[in-house]
Formats: sequence, C-alpha cells, structure tokens
Amino acid sequence: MDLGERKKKILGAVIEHYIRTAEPVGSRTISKLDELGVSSATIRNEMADLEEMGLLTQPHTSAGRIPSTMGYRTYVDRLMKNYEFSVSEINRLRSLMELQLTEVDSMIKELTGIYSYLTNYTIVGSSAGNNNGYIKNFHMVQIDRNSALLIVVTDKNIVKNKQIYFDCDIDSTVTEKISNMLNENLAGVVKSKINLEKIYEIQAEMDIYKSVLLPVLNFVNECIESLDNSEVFISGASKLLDFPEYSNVQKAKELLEFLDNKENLHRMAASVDNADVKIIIGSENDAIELKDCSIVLSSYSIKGKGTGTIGFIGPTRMNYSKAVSTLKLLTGQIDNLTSNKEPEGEK
Amino acid sequence: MDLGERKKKILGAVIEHYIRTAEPVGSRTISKLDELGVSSATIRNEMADLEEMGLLTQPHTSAGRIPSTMGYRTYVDRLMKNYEFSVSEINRLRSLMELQLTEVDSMIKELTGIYSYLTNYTIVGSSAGNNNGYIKNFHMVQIDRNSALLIVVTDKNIVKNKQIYFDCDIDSTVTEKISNMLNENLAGVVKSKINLEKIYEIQAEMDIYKSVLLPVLNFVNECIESLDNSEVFISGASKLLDFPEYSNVQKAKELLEFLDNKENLHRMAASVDNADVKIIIGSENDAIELKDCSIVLSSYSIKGKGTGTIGFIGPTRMNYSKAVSTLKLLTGQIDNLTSNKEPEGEK
DNA sequence: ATTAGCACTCGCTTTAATTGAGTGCTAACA
DNA sequence: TGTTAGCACTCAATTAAAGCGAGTGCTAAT
Repeated sequence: MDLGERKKKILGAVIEHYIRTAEPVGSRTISKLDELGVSSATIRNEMADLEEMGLLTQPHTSAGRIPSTMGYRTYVDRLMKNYEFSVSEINRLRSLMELQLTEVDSMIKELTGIYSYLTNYTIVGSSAGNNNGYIKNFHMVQIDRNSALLIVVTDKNIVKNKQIYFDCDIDSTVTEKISNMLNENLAGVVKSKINLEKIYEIQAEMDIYKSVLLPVLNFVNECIESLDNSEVFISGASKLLDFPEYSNVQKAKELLEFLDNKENLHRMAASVDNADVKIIIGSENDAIELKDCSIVLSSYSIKGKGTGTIGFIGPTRMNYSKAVSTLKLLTGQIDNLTSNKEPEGEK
Repeated sequence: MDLGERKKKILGAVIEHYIRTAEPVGSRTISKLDELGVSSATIRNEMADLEEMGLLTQPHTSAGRIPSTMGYRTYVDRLMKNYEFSVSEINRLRSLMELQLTEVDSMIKELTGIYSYLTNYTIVGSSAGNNNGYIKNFHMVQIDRNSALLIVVTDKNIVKNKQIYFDCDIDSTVTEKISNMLNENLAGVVKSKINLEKIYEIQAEMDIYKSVLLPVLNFVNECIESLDNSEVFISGASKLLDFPEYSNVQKAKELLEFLDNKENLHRMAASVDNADVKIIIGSENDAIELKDCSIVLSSYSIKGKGTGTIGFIGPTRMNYSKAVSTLKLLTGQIDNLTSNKEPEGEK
C-alpha cells in the first residue's frame, strides 16, 4: 500500500499529538484538527490502513492509536519538519556560549548539565578520547560459591567491574589463576596491540578453565573496546521520572539501573558511527532495557583529542525534531568553543 | 517516664524488625520473638507507653507501630550494637584493598562505586579539597520575564547554576549589570579573602537592585562556601528505588531530583563536622526533601589534600549498625591506601 | 469516495462489601 | 501489682460489581 499525502498528514498528526499527550489518539481528535477537512469516519478508515501497514498500533480494541517503532521511524525519516526555536529559546541557549571554560572535558559535562536543566531532557554522553589506552591491572574478588567480581583498572584509573557467574563452584585458586593470567597477558598492553587472536591464545592456554573463561573474556573485551572513550556521564536522569511512561516504579528502576552502569553508557556512546545525528527508536535498540526508549545521538570532535558523543534519551514518544535541533546546536557550540583552542595536555 | 530494660528490648526489637520488613510491627510479632517471654497484651501496654514517650508512632489506629525519628535516635545513641561482618563479607570488602589506584580522587569515587554495588546502598561523597579556591567568573542568562539563570564557574571549572526568581520584571540590562558587578568584585578573589562584609559592601553599592540582589547573593555565598569541597558524586542512586518507601514515583522523583543537584550534595557533605561518624535521621535533616531519609556520614582525610566526606543515604528505616560499620571500614581503607602515598600535584 | 449512524468493546473509575491484622480496654488471675 | 486472656472495635487493603465513556468497525445512504 502506498503512503498517500493524506495518510502522511494523518500519521504525522497522530505522532505529534501522541508526543504531546502520551495518550492514544482517536479519530475524532484528528478530524477536529483542521488541516484536512474530513470526518472522523474517514480518518478511521485511513488509520485502519496505517495500522495494517504497521505504522500505528492499538493498545486494545476500542482505544485510539499509538505509533509503532516503524511509525516513528517513518516520521523521523520522511515526515518530520525542522524544529524552530523561539527567539527566547535561542537567546537562552546562545548565552551559554559566553561561558569561559578552559578544560574541555569539564566544559562539555557542564554544558550538558545546563542543557539538561533548560530542556528537561536527560542527556548522556562521553568525553573525547584518544586511542592508546591500556588496562593497568585486573582483580578478582570472590563473592559467592559460584560468582566473583571482576575489576578492571584502566590507565586513567577508571575502574570497571562486573559480577561474573560461573556454572560451577569456584575457590580462590581459580580467581587467582584467572587474574594472574589476565595480568600477565593483557595488563599494560595498549589497545591497538590487542586483537581477538591474542585473546584466543589466552583461552587456549587456560584450557582447564575454558568453560568459566568465556564470560570473563567477554567482559574484558568490552573493557578494551571502551578504552578510548574513557569517560561517560549522565545529566538529569531523574527527569525521566517526569514522563508518565515511568510512573511505574519497576519500569523506572530498570531504566535508571541500566543507565547507572557506565558500561551501558559506553556501549551506547560507541554505537554512533558517523558525524551526523543518529536516532535509535524503541525496539531498534540492542539492549532490551531500552526497548521503550529512544535515543538521539550525535558526535562532536575536538581537534587533537578525537571524538566524543552526546545524546538525549527519553521515551519513544520523544519530541524528535526538537531533540535533533537542540543537539545540533549543542554539538555545534562545542565545536565552536573548542575549535579555536589549542588542545590542552592530558590532565 | 523511664526507659526500663524491657522497654529498651521492645523498642530495639520493633526497630530492627521494621528495618527488615518496612511493615508496621504489631504486638504479637514481638511477643513471638522469644527474648522476653511475655504475652502480646503486655507488649501492647509497653508499646503504648513507648508511643506516649514519642519513640514509636502508629500510621493509623489498628496498625502496628513504626519508629519515630526520636525512636531511631534513641536506638542509634543507646541501643544499637556493633554490626558484625560475616567472614565472607569481610573477605570481599578487604579484597578491594588490592586495587592499585594512584589517583586519589578517582580511587575514592571508584571504591565508592564498588561498595555501593556490593552493599546495595546509595553512597554520596565529596573528594578532598584544598582551601584556596576562587570563582573564575559569573554569568547570567535571562530565562523569563522575571527569572534568570545564574551561572558560576570556579577555578576548577566546576560550573554551578541556579535559577533566580525576581519579584519584578527584568531585562538584559539588569542581568548584565548584576553579572558585571559580581565579576568585578568577586571573580578571581580567593575564598579566604571574601567575607560577609565584602558582600554587604556590594549590596550597598548596588542600591537600586537591593531587592533583587538577595537571592543572587545567597547563591553566590553558597558557591563560595562550597569552594573547597570541589567535587561531589553519587553512586547507585537507582538502588533507592528498591526500597518500598519509594514505590511511589512522586516520592522517588523528589528525592532523586534533590540528589541530582550537586549543590545539595555539597551542603550535605559540608554538614559533617568532626572526624567521627555522624548520623542524621529523618526530620533531623535540614532539607525538607530528606525528611524521610537518613544519612550516615563520615569524613576521611588525605595528607596534604584536606578532608573529604563519604556517606550512605537511604530511608530512615536504614540498617544503621551495618551502615556505620561499613562506613568505618571504607574510610579506614581510604586512610590506609593514601597514608603511605605522597599527595599528587593538582591534575 | 465520503459520511452519518449505531451497536459493540473494553479499560478506567466508582462504589460497596469483605477481610484481617492489630489495637484498647476490661476482667480475671498469680 | 504486674500479667494475661478475651472481646469488641477500627480501619487500610483487597475484591467484586456496576456504570461510564472514548473509540472502534461496519453498514447504508449520499
């Protein structure tokens, strides 16, 4: 079926209304919305089509429609207009440029915090990183009969940790052996010198512990991957609780817990590939915890320091056009503020 | 009325039971609790006495009792026994000492994160600070007809901001004038050279804006106060949502929002006065947002760098004895790890 | 192709009834 | 005099039923 002009208008209207209200939107609501002067019955027919096409869904019979991930995707890719900042908004955001911050990382973090405050969005990001990080050392702390905490310390003294569950009982000789092995083979080796082969080598060497080694190496690999974007941060996490979709504490807790974990932020930040704005909608997210979230990500680059990432996170019902525009302004500001500055030495 | 031996036992039993279950505890529950072999009726009488003394309260008639702030206070000061770590607990925590972290601030933050992970408590803290901070510059960004965002940048490039509401309409000349004045008089002046007199002077000078100046100066004063403890952090904030007292999103949001604001954390950290453990229970807190929270705070000191603060935060129904013991272990560990290290230069 | 009309669906809200944990009080007992 | 068994009473929380109303799909007329 084809997406005719009128269907586009209706889809757009449904999505924009839903973004504002968080309530399923019915045919009458749309029909009263001037624009296209047709009756609710006509809208109903069109909406039934849109549902068949997978762009809208009904939470239950006899409820209005809400957009599906595909619906949002269509909207974002083909329908969405540029958000126009009001004069006062633009003034407010522009004024922030006056800030005379010299330390780049701190500047970005704080700029982010102020944006979060002014826009009421939650912002996640990573600071610009270089490419020669290494892991300083590994530690393993036994927790239960069959689990241990693996702690990884990077060159920047960033500590990452993860609880590893084994499928058999372990004792301190096991944890010691594993951590020794990791320290001997991987500690101090810069990222660029580590590849999968090296890791396979280790696995072969540790034949006996093969079965228990897999989760360990997975985590180690993750840590190595995230070495260059060394610091991640989040601003205004509690703003998520303003959204009715998180009026259920269980939901809120799952998301906040997910965001509390720096590893997850790292993975998110790493997923942005090029310099443009990337939008990840609902079920398009890899992490199951984010299946009801959308993320609008963009990268910025700082001369001599590499690239970092900044993005908004919120419910799928996010004001995409505003988020994109704001994000562009924000990254543009960062580029502006740093482009005429010499990169400072590592702190 | 006197707090007899039996009343003490009952009070302790009620509090400890409530700490575990978060449910009002009734007389029968206590009577079944061996210890003192009396019937529920007797317990009822005693509990009525304890209520009269202000140590217990009833959420409603026909419900069990819950401790009041005063009840917790009595418990903490006079009844509480030392928490005994189990062997596995102590092993687990001790192992963390092996971490070879060199940068003190980072170490403390990360140690804190791991403790939060292992104990399932939320931890707040501040890093050790020096005493010659200054404010680098001030900015004011108009937001509405009658409010503006005051932004303060410190020597460490920490940015603090607060929305200031005026009781009259303002325009950009006002905000400019105020920020100019602040920059001229206070920017670059180290903390020790600023006193209240100086601030009064400024107020006199700015006669015309007297009325609008008060909130501005209050905030500036706050910033100056917090200059030495320059960095605050929070670990495991989402763990608060595990507690049934925050199953109400509104409540949770209020608290998390409060903790999102670094100013508030600063104020909390600043409130610990001496080197020992300080416990602030429920309504003893200054901030209304914390009236249902308790905080167990302690300071640590690092040679040559001054003192910092670390503490647990949770609902009043907190396991005080465990929190105190854990905190002592944690600060002890910090002291241990840093005492034989030369302080490093400012980063 | 559009629309008015209508029967039908189903989540949400309101109200009423029921349950049960816990209390205070009284009277009996050691 | 302190303790205890017993009982009527209270009140939040749970459950069930009833009613509401927004919204749909379908049909027949325009």
